[in-house]
Amino acid sequence: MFSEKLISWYHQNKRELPWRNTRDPYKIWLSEIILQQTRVEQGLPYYQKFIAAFPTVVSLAKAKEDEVLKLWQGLGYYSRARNLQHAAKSVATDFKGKFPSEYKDILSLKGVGEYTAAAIASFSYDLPYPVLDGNVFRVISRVYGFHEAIDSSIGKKKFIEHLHTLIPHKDPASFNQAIMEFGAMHCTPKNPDCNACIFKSECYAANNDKVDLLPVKEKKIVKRDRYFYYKVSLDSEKNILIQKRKGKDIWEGMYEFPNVESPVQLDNPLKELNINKKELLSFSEIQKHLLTHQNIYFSFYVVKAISSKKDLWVSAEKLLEYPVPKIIQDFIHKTLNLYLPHK
DNA sequence: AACACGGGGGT
DNA sequence: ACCCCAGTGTT
Repeated sequence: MFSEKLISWYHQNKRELPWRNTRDPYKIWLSEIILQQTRVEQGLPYYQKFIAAFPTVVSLAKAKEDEVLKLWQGLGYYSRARNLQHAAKSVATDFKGKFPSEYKDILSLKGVGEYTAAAIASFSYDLPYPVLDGNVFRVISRVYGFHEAIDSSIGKKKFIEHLHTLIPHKDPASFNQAIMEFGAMHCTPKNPDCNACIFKSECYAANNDKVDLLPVKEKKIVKRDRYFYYKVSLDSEKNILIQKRKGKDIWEGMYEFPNVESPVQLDNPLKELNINKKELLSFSEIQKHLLTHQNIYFSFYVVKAISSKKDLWVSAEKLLEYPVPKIIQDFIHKTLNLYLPHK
C-alpha cells in the first residue's frame, strides 16, 4: 500500500530531470556522485557540463585529473571528482569499458557506497536494492515512527531492513525515485504540509505531533577556525606563483597560492609570510568563508617577486585553467585582475 | 564508531 | 546561528 501510493504520487508530481530519462549506467552514476550531499538545483549544471565534456565513461577515464577537477570546481567535496575518475579508469580497464551490472561490482567502484550502488542497480538494471539517503531517512522515520538515530549503524540497519519489506520487486526503480522525490518535495525538513499529505491518516509523526522531532540525529557538528594567509607573488611579467595542494585535507588536489595557516588570527602575517614592506603591493582585510565543519578566515597579500624555473609560475590566462577553491576563484575574479593586463 | 570533507540555500 | 542536501573514505 505504501509503495503504491508513493509511486502514484511520484508519477503525478515528479520533476523532469535529465538523468531520469535514461538507463545509461554511466549517466546515472555520474548524476549520483554529483548529487551526494548536494541539492539537485546546484548539481544540475555540473551534470550538463560533464556529459558534454565526457559523453562516455571511457572518455572520462582518459581525461587529466586537473581537467576533471576544473569542471568540478565550485561544487565542493573534491574527493568525489578524484574518485569519479579513479572509478572511470577501473571501468575502462577492469570491466573493459562496460559499466558493471552486478551490485557487488558497482559497489566496488571508488566513491560508490551503499546508497549510490543501490541507486545505479535499481535505476539502470531494475535490481531491488533500496536507496537510503537523507530524504528516505526523513520519510520513513516520520511515517513509521522510527526513533533510532539515523547517524548510527543500528539505526541505518533498521531502516534498510524495513525498506526491503517495502520495495516492490516489480518496479524498484520507481519506488526509489519516488521516496526520494517525496522527501525532497513534500516531506521536507522544515514545515512540511502534512494536511495535504498522502500519508496523513497513517503517518506516525503527523498523528503524534512529532514531525519536528523526526528523524533523530545524535551527533552534532564540531566547528573549528582556520586562518589562511595567502602570499600572491607577481613577477615583472605578471606571472603568478601557484602550487598544488597536497595532503589529506580540504581542497586536496586543487591549486592555490603559497600560504601560512594558523588556528588563530596572526599578529604579524607579514613576518610569517616572509614579506618585506617594500615588496608588498597590497593586502586584503580578513574575510570569512563558512563551511559545514570549519570557519575559514582568509586574506591575500600581493607582492612583487622574481620568478624561478623550479616553481610553478603561470600567466593570468593560464591560471584560469587550473582548478582552485572558491575563495581563490573569487579573489582572481574580483581583485587580481586589477594588477593584470586585460581580463 | 567517529571524523573529515565544500558550498549553497532555507528558516 | 543552525540545519540540511540523491554520502563516502579513512582512521
